[in-house]
Amino acid sequence: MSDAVYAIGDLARQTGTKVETIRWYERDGIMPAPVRTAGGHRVYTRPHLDRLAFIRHARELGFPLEDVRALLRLADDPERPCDQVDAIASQHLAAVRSRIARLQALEAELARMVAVCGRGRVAECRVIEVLADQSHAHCLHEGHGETGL
Amino acid sequence: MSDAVYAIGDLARQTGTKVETIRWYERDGIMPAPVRTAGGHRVYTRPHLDRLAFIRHARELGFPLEDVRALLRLADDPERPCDQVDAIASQHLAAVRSRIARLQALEAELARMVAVCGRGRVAECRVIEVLADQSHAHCLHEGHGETGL
DNA sequence: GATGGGACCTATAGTGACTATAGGTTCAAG
DNA sequence: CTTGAACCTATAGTCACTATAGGTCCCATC
Repeated sequence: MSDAVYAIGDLARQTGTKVETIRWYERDGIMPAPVRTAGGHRVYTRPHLDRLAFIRHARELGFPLEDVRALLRLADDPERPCDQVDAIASQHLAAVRSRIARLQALEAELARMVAVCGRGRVAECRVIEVLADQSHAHCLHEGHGETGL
Repeated sequence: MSDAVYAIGDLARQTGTKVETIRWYERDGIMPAPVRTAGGHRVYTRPHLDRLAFIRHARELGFPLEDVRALLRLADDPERPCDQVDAIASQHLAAVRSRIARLQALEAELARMVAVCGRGRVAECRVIEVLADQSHAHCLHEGHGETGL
């Protein structure tokens, strides 16, 4: 049971990842290239499954792949103090909190827009009006991109 | 004053957009191609400024460009009932709310991770443990991508 | 009228993290 | 031994830009 092997589809099912994504991770270098069958099919083992689960979970938590790579390097070196791991996670926590705050401001504005829309004709639609409003121009942005979550 | 003209840089400053982004909007088709000077410089007028402001504001609210295109089409036809405008905005509001909920779940997990990290070695670091934990795998995702904000 | 330099031009490639497609090969169940 | 699902590679597309290279234009000052 410790020598179980998996096809790429098994890994995909077990981790909720698309097969293409797993192959992409391999090209990217974040997943190691597994051995192949004579016919060229990838054959994975338990450590591959664990690593992929780690990656996917970190991605779900919003870590960019670069951070995931850093975490994996740290995890591969168990004697290192975890200050650095903690730093990455803390930094990310701060980013998540600021993102929540911005999304809530945005939610308020959207909700107000929708509430005020009189469901009449486009001519009087407040949603269009609010969006066209010059005075609102670039007052909401702060984080440089809307990448990450 | 109603016949004011703007260089691309003026438009950029007034709307908080990068010059490259404005040119990209033109290639994309969401901004109309303006007239040019003899030397090939773009010359914008007030309607361009208004349209760009509309686009930027909608983008800041997280509407994908496709939605912005739809909203612009609807805005151009003031006699039409605004149900569709309302539908787009409401749908977006719902997406934002679900995203906030997921981010809050994520915040809780990250906060717990950081709190538990005992500042020892990576071997005992719960951050790595939590991220490697199989049982958490793909229990958190719902929205297909983490694009948009 | 010359000059300097900032603003502008095009074209192309790169970003992140995948996703999709086309066209072929392999494997395992029946 | 056949069938067809799962696998393979390579390439292009997604979204919404951003960046770079290598040039051209405009206009304020001398």
